[in-house]
Amino acid sequence: MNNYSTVSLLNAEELAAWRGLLRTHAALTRALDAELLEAHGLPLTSYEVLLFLADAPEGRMRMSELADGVLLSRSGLTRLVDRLARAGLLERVRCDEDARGWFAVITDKGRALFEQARETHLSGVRRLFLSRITDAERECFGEAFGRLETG
Amino acid sequence: MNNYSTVSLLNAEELAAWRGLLRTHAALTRALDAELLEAHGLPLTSYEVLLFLADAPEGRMRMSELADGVLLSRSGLTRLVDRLARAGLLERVRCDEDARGWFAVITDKGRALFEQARETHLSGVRRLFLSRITDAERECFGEAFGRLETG
DNA sequence: CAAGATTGACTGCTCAATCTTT
DNA sequence: AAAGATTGAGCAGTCAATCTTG
Repeated sequence: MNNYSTVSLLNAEELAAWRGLLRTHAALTRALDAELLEAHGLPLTSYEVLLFLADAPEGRMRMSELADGVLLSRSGLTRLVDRLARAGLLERVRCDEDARGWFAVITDKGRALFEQARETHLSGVRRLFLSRITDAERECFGEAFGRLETG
Repeated sequence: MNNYSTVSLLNAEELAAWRGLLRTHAALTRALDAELLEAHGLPLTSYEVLLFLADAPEGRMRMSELADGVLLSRSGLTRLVDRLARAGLLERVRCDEDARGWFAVITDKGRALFEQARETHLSGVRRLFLSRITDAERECFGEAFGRLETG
């Protein structure tokens, strides 16, 4: 290793894995976001919120749970929920057991839009991602990411 | 497949691979960005610009090449380069062959900061990512991402 | 005082329009 | 007219401060 830096740099394989993760994520989320916006006027982050709510019992979740789920700060989620409520896709409902808390609850309109958007999105995920990796790679991803995403 | 949707949903393995990619990317970039900001006052995207310039011949690149490299829009890069120039980490230099174009050129100050930041960043990438995947997974990532990031 | 949620001030990015040079 | 780069307007997110309830 004939260089003067005090840290050893990444080798080609390490670099391919790390920068590949960055570039792949950027390319996929950009393409999927554009697709969803084009077809349904719904940005990817809004889709994610509707996805969590649609899958949750009674179509509702607490604001902070939802923030954790969609990987947003509390305040970021507050503003996103504002926009979705203004669009009539969800409603805020006070929490009975704890008057400090609120639920975000998906509306019928929100569910209807989500059902349509889901077709676009899943077909995009299959076309751009799942169909382009092997069975072994899919397994490898699931296991490695499951370990990496925590901590 | 006894459900009423017109698209079949993702199975557990597909979901683990896809959502795992999203969550892992978010967790890693957040942690690395915070680390770099804390240690050197340098956000991750600024670091990426300095990285490309430091590795480029004569420490310089055209604005549009650089934008492609760091995965930013042209205008986004213009503004980022504004900030880095204001901080004295790089300079804009007119392009002789094509008077429409500009180079971003890393300064000595930029190089010095980058050398320090690189130690922090590489050790973070190793600690949070590379050291937590197996040799086989690293190979798998390199190959799969190389295929996915294009197109 | 701590926890859930929102607000204010700000940063960083995008798209569309524009300016300059080829 | 097309390409390189910047500017204007606006959106979406963050952190720190605040309000309300436990």
